[in-house]
Amino acid sequence: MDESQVIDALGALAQETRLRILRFLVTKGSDGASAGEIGEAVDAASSRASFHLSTLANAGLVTAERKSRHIIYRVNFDAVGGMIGYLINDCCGNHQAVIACCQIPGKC
Amino acid sequence: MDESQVIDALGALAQETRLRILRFLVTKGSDGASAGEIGEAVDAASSRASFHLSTLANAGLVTAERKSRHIIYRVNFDAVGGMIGYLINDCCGNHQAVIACCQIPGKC
DNA sequence: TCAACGTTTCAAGTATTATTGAAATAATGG
DNA sequence: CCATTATTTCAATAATACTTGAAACGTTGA
Repeated sequence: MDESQVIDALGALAQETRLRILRFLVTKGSDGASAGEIGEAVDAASSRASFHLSTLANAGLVTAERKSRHIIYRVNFDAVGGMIGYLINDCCGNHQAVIACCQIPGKC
Repeated sequence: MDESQVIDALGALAQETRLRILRFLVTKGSDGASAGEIGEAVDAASSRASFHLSTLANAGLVTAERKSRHIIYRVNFDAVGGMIGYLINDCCGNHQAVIACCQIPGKC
């Protein structure tokens, strides 16, 4: 994951609706959810949910797969992990205070 | 760290110059660096560096301390860790693929 | 094929953010 | 106190992003 990919991913998550979408999709795991279900869950019109989902997909943070009339969106956990790994390893030089937050759940 | 703080922090880092500033300040550790030195390091005019530094400071990611004619900026490692911890714990539900990136350096 | 459903695209308006250079502020040494 | 240095603020412009509703698209079942 290079710098510009990380910037895209950070920008994609720096928005209330999209952060909520990610949280919701995480709870759905590999089942994923359709755009309509997602829009309802985060209280957004379908066009708005679609817009934000395509932003997340462009940033690589979610995947889309058509299933009949629905399009199922899922979190791309590797991409989320890659972004976080970049922040920890490349950007923060594995600084102790940063690593502690990952190794001790609830610390930060 | 609550949702809106995390969104501010993510937005602050979702910009090339500011991400570079963070990386540079990480290498400086507790010594920190002045706005002029930072601007030179990231190839930005002083007014631009100042603007981005205040954005980072507003998001809590850096601290500012006047030392004689200079103002020394330092990374707030706790804030960076807090943001990352939020993503891992609250947002991603400690999903294995995400955690792996923190525990195995170089994995992602 | 046609109607219905879920989803995406589009256009217009609004808002936020980035950039630049100039002016203003703050602190120090002479 | 004044000149110098470091930094911030300001104003104007440009670019990017958000929201909304309507229209268009693709898929399915009748």
